[in-house]
Amino acid sequence: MSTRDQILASAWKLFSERGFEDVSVRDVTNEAGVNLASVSYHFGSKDGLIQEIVKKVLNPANQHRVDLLEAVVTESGGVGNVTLKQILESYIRPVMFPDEHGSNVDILARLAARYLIERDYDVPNSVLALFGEVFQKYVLIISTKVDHLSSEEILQRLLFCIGAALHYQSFAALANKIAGKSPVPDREKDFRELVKFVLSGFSS
Amino acid sequence: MSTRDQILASAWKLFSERGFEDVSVRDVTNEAGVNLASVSYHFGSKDGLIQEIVKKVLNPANQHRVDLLEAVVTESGGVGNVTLKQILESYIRPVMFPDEHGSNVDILARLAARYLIERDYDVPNSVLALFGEVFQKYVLIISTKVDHLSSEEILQRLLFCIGAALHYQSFAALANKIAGKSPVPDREKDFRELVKFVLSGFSS
DNA sequence: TTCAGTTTAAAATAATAGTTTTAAAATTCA
DNA sequence: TGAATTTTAAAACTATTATTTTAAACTGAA
Repeated sequence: MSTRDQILASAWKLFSERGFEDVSVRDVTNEAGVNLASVSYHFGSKDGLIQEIVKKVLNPANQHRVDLLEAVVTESGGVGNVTLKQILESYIRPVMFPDEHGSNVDILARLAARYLIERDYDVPNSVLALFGEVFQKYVLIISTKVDHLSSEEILQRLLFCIGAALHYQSFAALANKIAGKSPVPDREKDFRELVKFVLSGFSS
Repeated sequence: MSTRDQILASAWKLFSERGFEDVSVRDVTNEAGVNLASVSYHFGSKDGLIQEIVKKVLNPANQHRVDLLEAVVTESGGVGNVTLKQILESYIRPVMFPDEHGSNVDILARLAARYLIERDYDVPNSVLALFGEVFQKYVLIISTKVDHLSSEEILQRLLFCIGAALHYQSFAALANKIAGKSPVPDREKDFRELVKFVLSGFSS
């Protein structure tokens, strides 16, 4: 593997485990077994490296959505036959099962956190563009399934969905501990419950 | 105002604006007009100061919930007459209108982000305890309104609600920009929409 | 007033961070 | 092969951080 790819792989691993700010460039290069200066050389700066990781995390996630949606459209025999439930499943699933596109929940949560902390940080243009396409695609197809919601309201509810998914996955363990519950973790069940929950939110 | 209170006020302000990690102890003491060492003296460390702020943010928020819930119970003439909608409103409102208990959305979002980034950071015991009481109280009262959900499922859905609220408030501006929409911000409307959304999620 | 306890001040400490520099090594291509 | 380019290595640089130290100032009670 090239030095550049070694750095990316190690950065991905460490950023997933400990977040972007708590991992130093030295940590990354030690893990990768390469020289400290190679990060500056290949990515310009630590932030350049992070942006590269951001691309590699978010673009496959959004592509996963598009692929899943296309799949159910094809299976169902056209947009007209797809159910709202199938649409929402394709939208949410990449966030709850990021391993299906080579990612993980931790780094997704940390990316969201990064934006919460530093709201004007630079999101790579390719990421913004793909998000834009995905938003448009989903707002459009959902609007053919519900006639009582404006496109703004649909977008709003899509944000509700992802917020619920991310927050739940990050806080479920803590909340259950605090509340004295200890349910056996079951992501497929959580996914079904979340879809059921948001589905009625869109339908009503 | 005492030095200690000056520090707390300045820390609150700066942490709200820029987050916990991006504000140095020097920033806080400069803003407060006090000496650098006084943070160590009064709070032991920067982390001690942060924990003090965490208490002052989260405990009033949870107390706000309890107060609102008690108010609607009293108004309605007893627990039996309260609607699920009123219960959920009292649960969500302190997160969407934190100014009503002297807080703000920014610092709430940054606290959530802090947990996302560093999952084993120390949450003060008083905060955990109050969260526990609140969870129990809401799970209990909601279980009298819906009979098809276990207490674990109710807790799960409560997390969905807060995730939706926090995520939406933090990402709405960016998402609308990306999607090419520009709705006029209206928090009361957002609140009504969110309540409507989650209400059907609980009811179905 | 005096004195013990508390608080503040200024400076130093120690550690870590991202980045840059300079030269050596490796690679590529004519 | 040989020159040009790309990549890597080691070290230094610059800046910032939280924390500690030591002494001075303040406060309130005997």
